[in-house]
Amino acid sequence: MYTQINNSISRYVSFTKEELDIFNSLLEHKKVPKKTIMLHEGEMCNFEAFVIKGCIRKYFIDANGFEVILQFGIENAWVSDTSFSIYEDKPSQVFIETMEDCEFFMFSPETKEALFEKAPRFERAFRILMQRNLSVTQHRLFNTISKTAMEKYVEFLELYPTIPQRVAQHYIASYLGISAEFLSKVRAKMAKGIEGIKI
Amino acid sequence: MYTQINNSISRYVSFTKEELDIFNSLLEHKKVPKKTIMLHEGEMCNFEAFVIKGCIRKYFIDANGFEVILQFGIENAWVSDTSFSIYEDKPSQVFIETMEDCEFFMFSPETKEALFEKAPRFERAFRILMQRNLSVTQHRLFNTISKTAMEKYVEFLELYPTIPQRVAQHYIASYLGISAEFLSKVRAKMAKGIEGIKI
DNA sequence: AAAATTTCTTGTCCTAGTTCAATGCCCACC
DNA sequence: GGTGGGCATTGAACTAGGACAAGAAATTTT
Repeated sequence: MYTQINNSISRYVSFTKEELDIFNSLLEHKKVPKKTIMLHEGEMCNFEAFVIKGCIRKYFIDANGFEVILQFGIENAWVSDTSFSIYEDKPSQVFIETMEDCEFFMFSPETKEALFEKAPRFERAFRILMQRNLSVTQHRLFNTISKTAMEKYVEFLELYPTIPQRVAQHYIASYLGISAEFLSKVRAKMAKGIEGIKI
Repeated sequence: MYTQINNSISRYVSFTKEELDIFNSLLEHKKVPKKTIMLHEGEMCNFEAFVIKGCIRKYFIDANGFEVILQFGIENAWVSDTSFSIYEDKPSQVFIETMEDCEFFMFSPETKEALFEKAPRFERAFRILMQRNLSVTQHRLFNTISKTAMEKYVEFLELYPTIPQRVAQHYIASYLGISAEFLSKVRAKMAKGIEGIKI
């Protein structure tokens, strides 16, 4: 039951049996059905979730009502809204929504505090997770600015090969920052390329 | 001398006099002249720098040789390459370069380790800095995807009003993910708007 | 202070990607 | 086992922004 999350948290910092016991004892196990909005815009995010099973998306809504997807979270992903409201005049417009029936381990901010209190080395593990997340986001910003739609889609398929089978295509378009119609055209072009002489 | 950096590190975690003394004793003060490349692509970044004075830029180079600017760092900013090379097959293509004569406080990875060893609560402060950085980057990704060039430029001016006076315009274009020529046209349009009836 | 280099502007032409339909598809659900 | 509502596809018309070029302005170097 706890092996997935314990592997995840131990990836860059190794913990003793005792530390992991404390960690596990503080986790709250939760099931959430498909299509549940777990965080609405303007709300404070009062959880940090580890996905045991299922698939969620985290997204902004822009001025024209369009979704911009920040993250797909599948098995073994950490999901939370970590944003500082400083950078938005309005309260954070982040939504978190399940796309399949999901199972999570969750922390409230308070239990996370309690964890750091009892076993301070977890602070480090979470710092490193954050850093990794930042690294991925920077890389994605770079891609968004400098690559064509097709290049972005190809890289997406490489990085997240299982996601296209699980979520509707227009969500992937939204993640890539292109229109759903154009993604469809990109795919058509790629399929045609494969029929011809393949390089 | 230490007040700037001590204020910065104490912003979200308050430290005792003793902790700050340890912190300050580990800092290395350094001057770096204008136009120095402090980190080349493919190198491991062996510093974490706090800008006391001056201005730097951190950037990627894309497949066509164009710069994509990730960060302008001015007074009181933290600059480092935090990326996990995991997400790039090639070694990280991040450059860090001074744009003015600069003064820094620096940590090597080892002294940062030593700091966490001696005063573990700094781990938390750095986690929060990282979180803030992530929040800013996510917001920027959102802007890059969902806003027009003019909207992005207007927000940039609001968030970083002093930077346009310090760096060449084409760097700002690169930060915003638009061409230098187009930024020039956006500015021309805005100036014309101001001459007319202002709203 | 002249020369050299970099930066900024402006115009023209071009294209990657958007918007708006229209059509068909694939399910989930009574 | 229909049927209704999201999905994907395709096409046509459009546009925000890019690429290129050439001149003007500013800044740096000598």
